Amino acid sequence: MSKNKGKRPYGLKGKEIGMYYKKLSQQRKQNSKEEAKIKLGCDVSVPPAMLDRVQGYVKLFKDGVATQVNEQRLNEDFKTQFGALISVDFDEFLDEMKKQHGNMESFDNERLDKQLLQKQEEAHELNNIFQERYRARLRLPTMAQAANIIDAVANNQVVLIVGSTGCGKTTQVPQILLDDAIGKGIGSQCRIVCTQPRRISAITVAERVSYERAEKIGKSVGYQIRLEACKPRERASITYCTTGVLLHQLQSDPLMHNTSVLILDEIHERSVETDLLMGLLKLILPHRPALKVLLMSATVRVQDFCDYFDQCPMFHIDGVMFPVQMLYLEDVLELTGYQFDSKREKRAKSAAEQAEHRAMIEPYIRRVRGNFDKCVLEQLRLPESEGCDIDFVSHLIYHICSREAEGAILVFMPGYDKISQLHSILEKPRTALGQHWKDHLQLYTLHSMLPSVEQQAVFGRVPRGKRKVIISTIIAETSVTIDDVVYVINTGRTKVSSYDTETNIQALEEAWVTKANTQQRRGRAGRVQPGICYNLFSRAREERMPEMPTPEILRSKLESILLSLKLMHIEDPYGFLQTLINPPAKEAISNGLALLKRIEALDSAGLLTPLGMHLAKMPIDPQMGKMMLMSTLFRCWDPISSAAAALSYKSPFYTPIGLERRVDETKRRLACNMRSDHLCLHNTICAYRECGRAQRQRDFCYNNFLSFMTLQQLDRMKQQFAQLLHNYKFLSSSDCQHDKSNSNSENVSLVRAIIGAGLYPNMAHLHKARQIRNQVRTVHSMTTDDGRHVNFHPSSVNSGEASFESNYFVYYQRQKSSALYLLDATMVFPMALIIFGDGVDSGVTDKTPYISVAQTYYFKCNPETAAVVMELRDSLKHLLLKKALYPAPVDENSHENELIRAIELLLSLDEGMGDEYSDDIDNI
DNA sequence: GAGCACTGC
Repeated sequence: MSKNKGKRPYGLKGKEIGMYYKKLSQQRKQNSKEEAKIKLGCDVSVPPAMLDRVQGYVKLFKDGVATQVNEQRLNEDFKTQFGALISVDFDEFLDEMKKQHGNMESFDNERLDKQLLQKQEEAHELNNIFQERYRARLRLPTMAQAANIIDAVANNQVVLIVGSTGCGKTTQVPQILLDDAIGKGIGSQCRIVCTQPRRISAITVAERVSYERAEKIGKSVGYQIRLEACKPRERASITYCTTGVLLHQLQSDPLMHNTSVLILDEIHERSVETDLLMGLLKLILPHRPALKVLLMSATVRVQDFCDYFDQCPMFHIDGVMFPVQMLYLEDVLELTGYQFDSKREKRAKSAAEQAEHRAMIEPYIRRVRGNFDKCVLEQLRLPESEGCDIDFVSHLIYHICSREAEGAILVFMPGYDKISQLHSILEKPRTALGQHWKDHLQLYTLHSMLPSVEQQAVFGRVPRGKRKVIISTIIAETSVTIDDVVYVINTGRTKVSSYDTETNIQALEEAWVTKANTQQRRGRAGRVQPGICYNLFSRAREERMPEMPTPEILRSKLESILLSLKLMHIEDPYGFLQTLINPPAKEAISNGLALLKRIEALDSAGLLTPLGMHLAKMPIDPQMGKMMLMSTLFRCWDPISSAAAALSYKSPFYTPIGLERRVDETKRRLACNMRSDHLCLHNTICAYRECGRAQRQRDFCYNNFLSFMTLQQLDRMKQQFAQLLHNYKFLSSSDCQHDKSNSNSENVSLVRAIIGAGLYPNMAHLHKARQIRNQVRTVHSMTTDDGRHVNFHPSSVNSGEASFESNYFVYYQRQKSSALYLLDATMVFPMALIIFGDGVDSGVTDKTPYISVAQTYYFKCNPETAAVVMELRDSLKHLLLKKALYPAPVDENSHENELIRAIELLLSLDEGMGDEYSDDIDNI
């Protein structure tokens, strides 16, 4: 035996040796965990005089509240108030809903029916504009199927319509059914709802259909999206709404009593919403025999839908599209004669990637050897020839410019980085060829973080002699449509998000697109005339591509969905989600349930708590809903609602290409050294608001890289939340800036703590922050509560900072890309985690008393402080339960407010104590 | 040192 293995006992053989070392390593891990437990953070003991005051407040609270109501009574109240609602099963719940809501079928209005019919006849006979537009409609392939569709809907509850782009299904199918009902003199019984995946499409389609009917929008056709509606008349109408709106409406009217026809459009996109709606429909349909459902899809795995709805009838409608020639990498190489520079530094492809490429391309080359030039095949052999080589793409653009007729070029790139690279090489070419074409190109970039999406320039014509080139992400595949595109360059690469349920890690990585993506991209070239689609991957690559992207529900966190299912009395989420077309993994469900239990939206048995009931009703994720509820009690509504709105919608900051650094500086300036992305967002909203008039607001946005439209939407969302919580009686006013809702809004340590209360248990601990000498980079050594190493994302205002008053953070999103990043973070003080966290415990280790949070963070803490804090936590729990049952703001002169005061006082100790907490931060 | 795309009575 060698010396270094001397520890191993003699006489072990084969497998036993492995087992021995495995056990040893487990023990070591266990020991190191215990060591970590013993390692104490800063001292959170409260000075005796202060502690006395805190205890005094808590006592006043307890005395006052105890005389009013005890916990047992609260629980009794809960049972009587909500118990009936909660204990019923799904069928009983539906029966109750049937009683509450009128029945669509029973609605009958003869006078209205006659009027509608008369108007319809008049339009067809007398209205020239209507007639002209009607004739144009008749040219759409969908109209040719009108009779068949009407017939199928009459005889079936569910009908599937499969149509490609340009067939007119979205605009015509609802009209066909509405006009049929009116024509039969039963118009008043008809109310059609058609869902769209995007807000913008709900509006534009509704506008288009109104135009076709020669009506103003809002008459027989309208739309409803969040915070924006132009509803049509109640009967004999078509409403285009987002899927999210319909889902939310189901909470109060699960049987859709006010709808006679439901159309789900674009179900092939497999969004969480349409997948969920289809699952819910299976439960609803038996209870609503007269409700008709039409599913509309592009030609992507449509048999799945047909099977899902018990072999429902399926219609295929051809699209109207100009022919688009499909070229693949081998064709493009031949066409351009392009040679990859073998001397150039190769893109770092892993050995595995190279092997995978070889296994794919060699058999293919043998197959097509006769059809291509040797040089082409040599290029095809290079792994770097496929995908988005910037020089190759630019060369292809020049090739199109010199050889092909006029027409815009749309280039699909994976993300910001590649868009930026291609843009810069076209703008500042390094070759003579590039120099030659530079002035003939009119460049546009499309990315959700670039302002061009909101500017209309990209849709306009370009001057004669110039060629429009749009460099875009996947956004131009469905969300942004540019009419004059004739040439599509499909690099075949895109970013895809994923969610690993086992490690609970969300990721964003570059990957190959799917066959469905390529078909959609191809269609973008054939909108105005015949076009060409240049695919920068081989036919062999395409054969290996999946049919379609992974359905979104398999890549999503489920807590929000689980909570709303509970509200709809679908008690067994495993059972229900199992019935979806693609059921999510059990771990994904259990992760979601575990989170809901930790934030006390569900009790240990998985039943809705009073708090959970409120959170389920709010149009926001549960953690942020809880954050807002807490902010009503602690009177810091405005900043918290800003943070919640921005986290739930999107950041208002643009990142124009080439101005990344200036955007970062602007953010840092607006963050005012608060070490918080969330407070930075609130500061931004405040500064925007203070500009007053619209023109000054626009200037402010322009100067600070902000989206005016996003800020307006955030403002509207804040108002919506305030209105909602005012209606529920948590806020005394629906005005976000009302004094009574904001007496603590300037109290930064309290606001931090409430952000912590909401985003908990997403917390991180910073061990070391080191500023590199040139002051540009900062290195952070940080872990999240699961022990994983994380970093602030470079776009976080914390990423460049080296000094923090506290080394604890809460975050909303953690995502793996080039590293594991916190996309947003707010510094919080330990006391906030101790007050608002879970699994708080006290004890003694190595003769030092401590208080701990979630068996993760341990702080030195004298027993006196620990005792008071534990008592305070009990009281807070009691207050929360009471408020969830009897929503009301905390009166500033009430016993309840004594507890708020106690917490304010405890949190105020952290303000400006700086160095107290840096004792375990290593600043170099 | 980095940002596919959507969405909520």
